[in-house]
Amino acid sequence: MRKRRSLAMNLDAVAQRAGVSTSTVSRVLNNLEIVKSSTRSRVLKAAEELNYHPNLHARSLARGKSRILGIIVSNMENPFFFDIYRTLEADAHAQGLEVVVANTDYRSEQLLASVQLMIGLRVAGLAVIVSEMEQHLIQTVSGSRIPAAFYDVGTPQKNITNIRVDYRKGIKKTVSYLNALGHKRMAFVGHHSTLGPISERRKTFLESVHRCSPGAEPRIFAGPDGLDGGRQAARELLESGFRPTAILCVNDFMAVGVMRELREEGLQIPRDVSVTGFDNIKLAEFCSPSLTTVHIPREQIGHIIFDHVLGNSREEREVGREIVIDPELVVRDSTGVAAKN
Amino acid sequence: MRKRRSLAMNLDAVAQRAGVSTSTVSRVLNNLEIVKSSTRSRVLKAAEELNYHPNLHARSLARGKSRILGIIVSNMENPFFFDIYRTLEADAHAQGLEVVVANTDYRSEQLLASVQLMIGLRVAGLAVIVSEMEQHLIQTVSGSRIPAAFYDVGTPQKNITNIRVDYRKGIKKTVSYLNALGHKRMAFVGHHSTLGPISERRKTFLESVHRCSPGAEPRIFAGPDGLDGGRQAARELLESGFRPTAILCVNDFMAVGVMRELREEGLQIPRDVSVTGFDNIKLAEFCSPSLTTVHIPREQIGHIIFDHVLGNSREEREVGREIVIDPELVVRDSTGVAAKN
DNA sequence: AATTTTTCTGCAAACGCTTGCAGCGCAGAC
DNA sequence: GTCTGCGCTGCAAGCGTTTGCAGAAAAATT
Repeated sequence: MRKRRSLAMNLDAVAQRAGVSTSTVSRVLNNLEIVKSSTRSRVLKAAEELNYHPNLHARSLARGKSRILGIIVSNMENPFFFDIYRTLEADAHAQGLEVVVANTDYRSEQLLASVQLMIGLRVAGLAVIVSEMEQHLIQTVSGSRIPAAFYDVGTPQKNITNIRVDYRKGIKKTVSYLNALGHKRMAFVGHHSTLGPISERRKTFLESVHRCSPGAEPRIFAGPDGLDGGRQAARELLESGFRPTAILCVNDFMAVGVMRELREEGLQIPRDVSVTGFDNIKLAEFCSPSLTTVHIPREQIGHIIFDHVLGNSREEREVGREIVIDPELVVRDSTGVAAKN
Repeated sequence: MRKRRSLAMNLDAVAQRAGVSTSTVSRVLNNLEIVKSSTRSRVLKAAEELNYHPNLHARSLARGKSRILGIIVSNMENPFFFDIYRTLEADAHAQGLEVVVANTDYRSEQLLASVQLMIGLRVAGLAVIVSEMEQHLIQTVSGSRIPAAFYDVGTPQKNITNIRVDYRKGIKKTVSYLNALGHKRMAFVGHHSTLGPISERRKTFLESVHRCSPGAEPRIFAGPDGLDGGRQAARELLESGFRPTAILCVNDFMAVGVMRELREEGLQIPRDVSVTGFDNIKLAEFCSPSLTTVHIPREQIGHIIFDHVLGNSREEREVGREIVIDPELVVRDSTGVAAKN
């Protein structure tokens, strides 16, 4: 006898109390129907009385796998991530899976830790919805043999599906729309980030503007992600003396921050300057003025991810696929014809 | 020999490759300093080459506990919950703990499932920040012997700390402030919920109004939680023909929804009607007009919870304590003197 | 060189569960 | 009365770790 835990709240305790073996208890708790119903109720009663909760670690260990869907996101506060998460969670619960979430806060060391956690937990499937993916981590996940889906990481890998939104199209639509309204002097507000998706939006913005109105000199500003960051970027823009007639923002939160600062400066939206966002979060509809933005179908993305990780699209998943989603422009009140001056 | 897993990615594999025993590998991986450094590097190399990730289930099982902080919240989308979660997460990571979050979506069956999950995971500590707590669940948690803290569940229990905000004070401050501005006809916008904290705010609102301006006939409206719900409640208010000079909302999101609808109706804020919120989320500062609201120090709450669950306040926690936090009124642009009519 | 000490490593039990297999008791068939 | 079959239950191995203890190897002391 080595150690002896005082309160051994395990199958044995329940078994003893019910006068059966641990295997029987296990079978009852797992609803295997080979148990006589009288035994069954005795066991259930005992478990109840002891306030017994099966040890999921032991269970996963014995089964060799867990019934857990792992989700990693950059920033739960951002509705873009949150909505995908919410959908995934609903799908998982519908299949009786539990969900474990990890937030990376855009930090790559935290992403690494989260990936390790998920692999360590031997999750049944893994969805990684982050902006800060790195190639070697993809290899790590791929090597773990856990079915996984990534959001926007470039090329799909063996065992891994990649979903992405065609941001270029979204930006192009926005720029042509603004161009049609007569806007030439435009600015882009991004966030401090060299991450793929972000710099792609920035690049596409420049290209589009150059193509639509060759003479224009588009400018780029940036701040940290979020409401504050947008405000800060707008501050810099104003102080630079540059007076665009339209400002494209990398996401809706930043756009709301931008609008706030512009208003503070006495500028009217969209009379003096038009503003657009990206993502089409709920707030875009509720802020004032309501925000013209690019809609990204987050629920659809969530469902697709779930299907490819744990759903019925198994065969396709095995191969590793890429799925591209087209975004739509949603016009609201924050954009109008360009100011003449 | 029973089963034989083809790819046994376990300690043994690493041990074999490094030519040592599993115990040695374990010691290396856990940084126990009794291992000779040459052996140590051999082991690390082997682990690296095999892309080995320790099975956390097995580890927790062997250790009898996990290094995981469990967090249960009602609605991650609501910054009130999110900010507490964020703080808890930061504190946990600072101590090398991993975090597992569960979202109940205000549904009590989901809360039950989440509690089961956390107990099943044998988390090192549990923070439950939900509005929909039920008494028997508190007992369940208490019986599990997991150190826990609850937010606003009434009486503290053995092994469990209870934190709460003095909502009554927050409401009273708001009502007296509005009263001082000359407001008599007031409405309260809550959400459909018989949950403790919510109905407490409602009740306190009625009491305060009756005390401040005895003749007034305060009215109550409600919708689902969130931006949409606020809008919907405001719709009902407008259709009812009641024309308050001030509207208190149960939280900031609903307040923003309310303002949106009022604006749509052509009402100006605060000229025609004042609006207040509760929580002081970031958005309150960024919406237009910026929102007068009651600040709840969510970070502070997060830190306190962490301390009481896993921090150094162990002794106090053992006893089970209650901690009450005072909220502050933050005046911004959505409130002004009452319209004369 | 013999002994003691120290440093390092391996053995094997334990953690709480699942599950293949064997076995028990009992009903019905012969 | 023996046999067969079936429904139910128990035995025990195994899942991948940790860790107390003992033993081997190396270093220090005599």
